[in-house]
Amino acid sequence: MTGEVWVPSKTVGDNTKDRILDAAYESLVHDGITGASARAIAARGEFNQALIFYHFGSVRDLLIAAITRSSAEQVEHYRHRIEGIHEIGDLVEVAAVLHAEDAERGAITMVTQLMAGAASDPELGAAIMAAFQPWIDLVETALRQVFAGSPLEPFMPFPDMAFGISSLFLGVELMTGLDPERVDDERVFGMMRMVSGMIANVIAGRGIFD
Amino acid sequence: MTGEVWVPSKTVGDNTKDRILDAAYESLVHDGITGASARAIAARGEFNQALIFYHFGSVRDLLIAAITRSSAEQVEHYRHRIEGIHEIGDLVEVAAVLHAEDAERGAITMVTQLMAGAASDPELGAAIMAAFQPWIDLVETALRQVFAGSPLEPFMPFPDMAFGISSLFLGVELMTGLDPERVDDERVFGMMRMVSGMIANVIAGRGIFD
DNA sequence: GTCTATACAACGATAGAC
DNA sequence: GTCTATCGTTGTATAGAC
Repeated sequence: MTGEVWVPSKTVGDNTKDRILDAAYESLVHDGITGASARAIAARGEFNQALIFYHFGSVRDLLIAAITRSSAEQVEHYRHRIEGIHEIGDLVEVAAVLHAEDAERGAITMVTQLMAGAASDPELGAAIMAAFQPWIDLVETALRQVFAGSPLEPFMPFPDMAFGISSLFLGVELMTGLDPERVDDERVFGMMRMVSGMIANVIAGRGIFD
Repeated sequence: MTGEVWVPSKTVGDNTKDRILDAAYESLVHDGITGASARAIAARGEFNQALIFYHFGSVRDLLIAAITRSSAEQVEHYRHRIEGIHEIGDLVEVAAVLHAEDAERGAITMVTQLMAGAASDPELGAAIMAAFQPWIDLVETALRQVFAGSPLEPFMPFPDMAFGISSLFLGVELMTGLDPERVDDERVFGMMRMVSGMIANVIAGRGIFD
């Protein structure tokens, strides 16, 4: 793992399909699900509107393709980041960085937008859930690394914890997107640091407040 | 507090404005933010489409009015429910009931839909956040009740915890709405029961696993 | 593979009769 | 306060030239 900041694929994609996918991503983040129309996406990517239908068939299918690619990239990136992490405190810091990067890039914002769009479209919902599952799995992997060898390990419901933590992230991202002026992310992560400190104590066999 | 199931106001609203608000609510839950158009709302409430603009000026203002009313009702309802609760375990059960009722009624689903729609509309976002704030405050009140008198009380960051728990709920609701077949709510609440059991031990001054 | 032009549906919103 | 009728805009999607 290097200290380099990850750069989204928009800077490396140069063929048309990638340009369309990048524009769809940008439109979802900035215009929201209600504004991510074929015209808006095309305007953002500065290409012809008809290309969307030629390459992806429909706007809906384009959005599904965009989240699938984006999610896979994101998971792969963070899979490398959590390698070698065995302290829960370090994991929280990675999560804080993830959140900060996302706030800038809007990765989970994109997911929440599509999730909202999926309310009236079960098929889209299933597609998004499929794209999101690897991310939940990644959280589970990270948790198992952190609790490995501790006396708590046999009692931890790792899959449920991973689901819960992923849900928490979604919720925080949603709140942050709602009113960035009002929501102070540091409060959430400050709390998580406090909790992780307690858990670290328990993992180490110490008293919870030691 | 009675054991009766709360009934949404749609059954008591009989004047036109209430009928429109009810229909807007229904449309947001079932059609989603992308499908909650003036025509769709009017079709659901079986009234004329033009009435929306006569009574509320625009679809956007109608949606804001709908969430404001719905949120106020909901918070008032649960304010009564948490009265007299001082055990964290009981609080988790209320939360589980809240979630179950919401899954049926779609109350937070409506909120998440509007939140997503607000991504491209900061003014709408602020309005929704304002409607949501009392809910966060309610969670904080409940937490303070539960931790009152315990040795942990002085160290708990109640506002942050309330924000975090509210975010978690949002996230879980979002996930559940995404793919109800796949997401088992009981897993989340099972985990929360486990955690609350540990916290209850600490509150009582016992060891965390006693 | 990319463009212009366009068909057609649904949208928000308004005018004006009742 | 509620209705019908309608305007102008925006949406998805396609046809056909290049």
